[in-house]
Amino acid sequence: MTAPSAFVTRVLLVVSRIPPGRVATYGDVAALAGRPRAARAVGTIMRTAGRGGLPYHRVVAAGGRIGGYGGRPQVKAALLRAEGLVVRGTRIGSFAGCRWRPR
DNA sequence: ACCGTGACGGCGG
DNA sequence: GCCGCCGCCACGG
Repeated sequence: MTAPSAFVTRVLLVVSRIPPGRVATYGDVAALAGRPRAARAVGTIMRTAGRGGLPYHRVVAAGGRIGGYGGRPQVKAALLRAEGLVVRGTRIGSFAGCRWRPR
């Protein structure tokens, strides 16, 4: 069992803290994990780490766009709608309103 | 240790 | 408002 890097651990921790009905961008997660420019790396981590019972569907791309999710943005959109979010096509409605901002 | 890959971000056309 | 290019960073072979 290779121990996950500190960065990976932080990323997973941040994702686990995103409340239902709220979302955070890959860039947000990267910044909260201590690497403001590692948004792409966050995507890599989620892809490799796979699922761990974490709300990965609450992590969206910049501007509230729905991306990633193993090439299944529809499934992701459905999960977000189930939490009360408004999703139009590949985008989240009132993105600014549901964006998670930890203090 | 090097190189290619990718669930990204920002800017320009 | 959508499409494409380049830059960024960690992962895996």
